[in-house]
Amino acid sequence: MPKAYVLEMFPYPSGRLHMGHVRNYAMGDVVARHKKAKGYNVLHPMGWDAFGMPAENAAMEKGVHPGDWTYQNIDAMKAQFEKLGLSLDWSREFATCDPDYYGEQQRLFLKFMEKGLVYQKKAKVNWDPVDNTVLANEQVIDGKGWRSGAPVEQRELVQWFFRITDYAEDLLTEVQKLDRWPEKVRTMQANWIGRSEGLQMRFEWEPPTGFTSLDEAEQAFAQDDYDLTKVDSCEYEDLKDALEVSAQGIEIFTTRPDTLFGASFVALSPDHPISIALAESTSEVEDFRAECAKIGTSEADIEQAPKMGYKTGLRVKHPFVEDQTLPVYIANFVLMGYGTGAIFACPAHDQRDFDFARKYDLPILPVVKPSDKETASAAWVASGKGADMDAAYTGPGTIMNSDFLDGQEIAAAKSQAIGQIEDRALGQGTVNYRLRDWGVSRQRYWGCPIPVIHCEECGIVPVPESDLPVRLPDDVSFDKPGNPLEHHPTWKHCTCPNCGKPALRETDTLDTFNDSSWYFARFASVDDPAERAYWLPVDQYVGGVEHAVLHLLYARFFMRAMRDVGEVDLPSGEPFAGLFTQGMVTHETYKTDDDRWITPGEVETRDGGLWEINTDHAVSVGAIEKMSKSKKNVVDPDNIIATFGADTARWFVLSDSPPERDVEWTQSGAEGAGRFVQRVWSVFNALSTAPRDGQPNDSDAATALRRASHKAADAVDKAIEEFRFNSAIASVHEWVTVLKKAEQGAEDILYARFEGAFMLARCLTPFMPHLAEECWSLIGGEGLCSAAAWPDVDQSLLVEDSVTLPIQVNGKRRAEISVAKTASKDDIEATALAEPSVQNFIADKSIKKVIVVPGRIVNIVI
RNA sequence: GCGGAUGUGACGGAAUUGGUAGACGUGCCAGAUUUAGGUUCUGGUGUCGCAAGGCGUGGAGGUUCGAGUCCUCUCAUCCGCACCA
Repeated sequence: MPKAYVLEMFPYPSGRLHMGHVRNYAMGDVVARHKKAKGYNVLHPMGWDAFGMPAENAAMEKGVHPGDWTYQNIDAMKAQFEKLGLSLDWSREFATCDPDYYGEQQRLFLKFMEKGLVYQKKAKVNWDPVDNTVLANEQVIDGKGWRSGAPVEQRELVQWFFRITDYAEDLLTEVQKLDRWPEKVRTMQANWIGRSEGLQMRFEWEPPTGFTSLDEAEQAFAQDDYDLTKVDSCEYEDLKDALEVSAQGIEIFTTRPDTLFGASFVALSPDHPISIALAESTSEVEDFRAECAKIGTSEADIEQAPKMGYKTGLRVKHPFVEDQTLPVYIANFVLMGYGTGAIFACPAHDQRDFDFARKYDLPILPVVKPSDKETASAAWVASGKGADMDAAYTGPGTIMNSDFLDGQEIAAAKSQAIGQIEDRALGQGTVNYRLRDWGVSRQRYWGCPIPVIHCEECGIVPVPESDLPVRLPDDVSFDKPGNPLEHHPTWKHCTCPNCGKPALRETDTLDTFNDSSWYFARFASVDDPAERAYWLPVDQYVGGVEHAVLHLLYARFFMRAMRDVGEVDLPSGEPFAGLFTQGMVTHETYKTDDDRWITPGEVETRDGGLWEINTDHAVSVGAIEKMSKSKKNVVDPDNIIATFGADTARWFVLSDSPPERDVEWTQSGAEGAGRFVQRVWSVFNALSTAPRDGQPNDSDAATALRRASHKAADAVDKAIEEFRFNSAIASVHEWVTVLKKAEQGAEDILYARFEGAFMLARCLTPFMPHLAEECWSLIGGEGLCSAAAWPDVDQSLLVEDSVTLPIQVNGKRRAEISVAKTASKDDIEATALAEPSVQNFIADKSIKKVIVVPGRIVNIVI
């Protein structure tokens, strides 16, 4: 029996289910129930992503313990879950805040540490001033915290990191092979990893004016013995500062080594260590850095931000051209977070460099002759100076003005330039990634404690496995800002497992994205590697697209890391073979004439307009948006279930829109779904008292009904498999209409009606399990409908004996004919031509050609 | 700017490989049932036209006997990334 691991992203226990959950879990349930009916061994578990900030916020606001708050919410939500009739395996349930779970996570952390996948470093990190914690790069959206929405600040802190970049190449190549993932998500991950091939190289320092070599200058610095009258003091002081940071020169990364001959300056990020060193001794540099930081935080109009530069007194040597030196600028458009935080600029072939060069009047030397003749014939090529360029040229072409690279195509020139740099031992060809290591330290209480101990003697010591889990203390207070674990009087004090001396526990907890990075493996088995290997990977994962980068990237990393420390037998390292990202549930928004958002329940229709109930405030309908508390356009699943029933809610959220798109919740739509439930019931009700001993026969009416049922069951089957639930539902609607009409038919189709009804109940189970079960037992179905196998479709019934063919004349439909399935092309052609309405169109014109596609169409060309 | 999508009735959306555009649902219209409203049921509903017929899948071209579907250009909307060297 093949296995099918069906999983929906587990919820955060906020306390209430929302319609988005209903849609998400309804979809997963359709897949799980369908797979089960098709004979798969199905795993469909559920649990709780239970660590997180809201619990701490509740603790601060209401004085409840985060754990109590969380477990109460879990109870409340589980009750809601149970009403939905989902085929979940609750025997595997856990919450990530269970010590069993996070203890195991701590063990994994230590395994990763042993393997060298974890390290600690002092780094500039994203600090969320509202949540009072650090955020990973992925968790900063548009310069704001992903949860709090507060503008992120930069702080320098010692932090724990996971070496996700070790897997950058693998994460990138493998994501492209996940053919059951949405293209969009694959691209987003690929872009996030951001691979680029190029050259990392060093521009060596030019000695200050007055010295013939760097050695000589250095010696002078070292002995503090130099004659200020001999040198340009600014240059001299700058170089002295810079040498302390980097004696070798400036390391840059470029993807365009082919344009090295067009270099006109080198630029450092304002956050580059050399920039910082210069700022310490020169207030102008400090001012410039401050200026840049200002713009950096007002993120929105980075596009409009003008290029700004500060000219240092530093100069570096051109790697290829003897005696040519380049000035070094600090430039606001160079990011410390990418490459080495320093670039060489070729203004003729990079727009940013171009803008900068224009502003500061630096040389612009074109070195790529465009292959496009029109552009190439422009005046600037002739001038060879680029004085007439109005924009950088970044297209294809051949190299010029470049000594040994002249005449080559760009690609060839790149590799030759890299070769030359390598020969001169100035650098090497490298691959650079945008992805950076995952900072996992969080200064929060309600998370998984990082299981290490800081000892003055022994340094960082892992907590021995026998001491796991490192439990969170229960007696914590949230009355002051910052990390409650840090404030706790005793918790952090311990003895070093190594030397036995007093030591301190790490008080940072793990980013909660760790918790969701391996929970699916825990579902598969608590600790049996063989059972995990059997279930993994997840065959169908269903969840929101908002996790396209964060959760899905981390989980992919975690499986690789777990594989490499021998914790999971998953050669590919890919946790999710199939991914489906569902759309949101939206609703109209309502605003009163005095500018308040109000809930759908507070709106009534009166005098042909919309009004707030029991007031005289007119209501206007706003945009259709994702249900949110702020816009008050929320529909509560509990109310819907009380009014319409769980089946109706499930049916409706799947019916109108394709699953990957947003669906708008409407009252009338929900009522329509409720009507349909009644309609289905009436079909079964009509059969409940009918005699069940109808004999099979092959009357036309019976055969037609059987065809309809088998075709519909087949269509539902295929639509579910292809995640086209809205189409499956449309097929069911048609099917029910046919069965309803058959109630008027003669007695001799009763057996076909029963056959259809049994098949229908079975096909309805994935969508409306309660209704299907009732209907099934109403007509005497054996056992549980949900335990029955998917109906066998009689393939012979899917093919019609005769087919209706449209007849086109010159490509326009003019008539229809009915012919036997087996009719020959000649017969079809003859029948078509004999059709009177066709004759009208042909009249006296001569027929040029007749195209007959059997089973499809006839086209007569005149 | 780069990347990914999406454009079809009043609305959500259907439409194997190019082969009857508008399935199904909502809304609307009409009729039946009902003491009324609601419910339920039946029929109708792309558009212009009395009709014959014409026109119609964001727009403009093209390929084809035949295009929502393929090609070229273009417009609009949404999403992601964004001074990525």
